[in-house]
Amino acid sequence: MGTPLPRDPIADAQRNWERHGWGDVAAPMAAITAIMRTQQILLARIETVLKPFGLTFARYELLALLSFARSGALPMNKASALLQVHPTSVTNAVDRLEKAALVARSPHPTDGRTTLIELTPEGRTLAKKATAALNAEVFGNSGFGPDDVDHLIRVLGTFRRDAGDFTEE
Amino acid sequence: MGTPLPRDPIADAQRNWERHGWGDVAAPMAAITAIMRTQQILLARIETVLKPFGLTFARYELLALLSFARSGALPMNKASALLQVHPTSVTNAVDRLEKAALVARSPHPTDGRTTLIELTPEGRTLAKKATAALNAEVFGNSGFGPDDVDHLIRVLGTFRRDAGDFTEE
DNA sequence: GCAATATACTAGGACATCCAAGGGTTTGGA
DNA sequence: TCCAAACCCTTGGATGTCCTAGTATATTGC
Repeated sequence: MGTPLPRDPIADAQRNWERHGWGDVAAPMAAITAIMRTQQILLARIETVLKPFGLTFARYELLALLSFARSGALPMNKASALLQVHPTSVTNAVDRLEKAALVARSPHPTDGRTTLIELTPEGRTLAKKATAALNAEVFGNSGFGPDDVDHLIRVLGTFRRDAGDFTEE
Repeated sequence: MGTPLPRDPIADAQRNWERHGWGDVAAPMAAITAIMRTQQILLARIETVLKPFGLTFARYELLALLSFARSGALPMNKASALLQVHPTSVTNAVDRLEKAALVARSPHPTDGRTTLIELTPEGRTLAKKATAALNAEVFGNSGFGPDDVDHLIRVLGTFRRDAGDFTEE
């Protein structure tokens, strides 16, 4: 989107909230808005790195997930649950990955309702390359210090647990 | 997305990263993934609250921005810059808000290229109601403690500044 | 054993975001 | 003065996400 602004728009919003008598929720509003914007920035960086591989983040996440499965295959519903996205989003991603010959659909051996997503050799190779690129260019240069990283993992982990993402830990 | 998982999928991913020799970037990867997922959860909460008002978050943000402008009007390119989204996204939002009679387009008095977005009385009323609902149901119950909120604002603020969102502060 | 319920995937539609390209307006340098 | 470059907005296309059905297969309960 363009040139840097002279002032932080989220800090401005927080001041506006306070000015209108919503001081008690101005700070959480600012924190939440900052999370939204940070996500947008990070996603843009990731997509930029993945583009040369012909991948989007959604497709990469699926490839990476499969690459960690023992057999290199997962039922669609498992993938949907682990990636925490709607089943139709997985269908969409698999459609495109399959068209690119990076994954293949195969019927579940015992449950006729279930479809397995299987990594092809090309898919596995690409996942490895893409992961190396992301590690080098995004995760290795996140812009967060080690203490901030630990704090984010802890605070957001608690938040996600309280939100019902998972139970353990 | 259904039932809670028995284990934190992001913590699992972090372990997988470490197991594959990427221990040096496993933590930032987990932090970034957690930000993505947290954004997803927060967005879903916000959209749920806004739905009864016939608003989406993108449209609400534009209404709120206009409601804080002195004159209740802003050029489209200003809105695009302040909301930090692509100009076409603003066009899209204005199209729908205009159809709902919440904003109106008007020509800029001196610059023929520019279009002003103006809040209608109904738009201003709805923005007020929607803000009250969000404050009560989302920002007032964010799930983040006061210390965490302050920390998030500070850490993500630095991140956004370093990413080129703004210069001051 | 069979009907009712639950589960798994997919098709179609609504929205949002971005990019690329096009048409109109302004600005600025030759 | 005047034309090229810069700027503003919109259209069209690609992706992704979700929701609501609809179809097929499993499981459950009577």
